Amino acid sequence: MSEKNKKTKIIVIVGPTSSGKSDIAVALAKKFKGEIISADSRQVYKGLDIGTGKITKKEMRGVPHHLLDVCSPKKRFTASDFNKLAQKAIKEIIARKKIPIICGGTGFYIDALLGDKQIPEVPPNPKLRKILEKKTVEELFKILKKLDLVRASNIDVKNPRRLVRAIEICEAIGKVPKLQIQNSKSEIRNKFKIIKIGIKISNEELKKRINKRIDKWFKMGLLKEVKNLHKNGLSWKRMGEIGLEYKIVASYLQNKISKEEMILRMQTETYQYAKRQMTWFKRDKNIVWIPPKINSVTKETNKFLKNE
RNA sequence: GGGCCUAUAUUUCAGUGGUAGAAUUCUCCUCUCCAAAAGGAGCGACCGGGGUUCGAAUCCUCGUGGGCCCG
Repeated sequence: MSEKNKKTKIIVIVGPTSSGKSDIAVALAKKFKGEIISADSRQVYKGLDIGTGKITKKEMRGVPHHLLDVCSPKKRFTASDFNKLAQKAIKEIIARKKIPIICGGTGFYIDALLGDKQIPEVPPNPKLRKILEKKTVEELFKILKKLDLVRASNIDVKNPRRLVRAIEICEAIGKVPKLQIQNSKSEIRNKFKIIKIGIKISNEELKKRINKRIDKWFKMGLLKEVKNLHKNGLSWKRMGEIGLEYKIVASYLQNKISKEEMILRMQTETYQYAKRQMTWFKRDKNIVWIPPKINSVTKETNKFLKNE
């Protein structure tokens, strides 16, 4: 194969929370001259550091990281935002003749970027959502049926969020020129060769790691972080939307739950989250599952990079 | 030592003399711009002995565990 036809390569590291993805990604970046694109729906927010398990400057060991701290937690970041910024980052990294390493636990974001499914370029419509959110799933389904029979036939009938979104898309397509609805996803897939490595870890081991990590977070000052965020104007309500650690710590700081309950809930809910992540990843048959050992992952990556 | 209350799912609690119900945990699953989100499915229990009864998890009694009051 000629030099010209060689596809650019991208490495993807996925796995549940606390599986040790970040360290492995840094090690790979060091060894193979890469830069890391984080695929984490909450690490994109500035100031959410300890509770999202965000990598520290020191842990980065000089490897550039992208898609961290790109949005204020007061605003809402979407999968589409991720898609755009990540595509841009990939291009820049390649221009620097380095390998993009996508690493993160938000499978939905990774699929939005590299997966088969196209995410329509229709921005959220808060006004419409507000109206629709008051309706029952039956009512929503009726509306969707009138607008788009095809989508109505394959949608999850009992999921209000999906229904609202589907209606939102129908409403918008009426107004937006068709051209804007297409995106350049397929282009990415044709252009690049991708390896997806999943960090494989037993449930018992995962539980242990999660609990250990939560302990560490409190020692690092998670309570202080949340207090500061609130002092700087991040509402308890928004904290609840952002997710577990922040939701739970916020409850504690408002004296709604005890300290013991806070820790217990954090452990349980983080573990549940990890399970949900795995449910998502399991569907992707292209993922190669490897234990969390740097040597094993390096070996597999090396094989991938040498091919072709 | 005397008296009272209580015992149902991992947990917290409903409940009825006639096939035991919820929330939660756990397991599995779905996913087209909130994704640590939103949703679906499944597993799972009447403390033990005796009695009353056609039939007891339910009523009575003893035991055991738990809680409380008086001394």
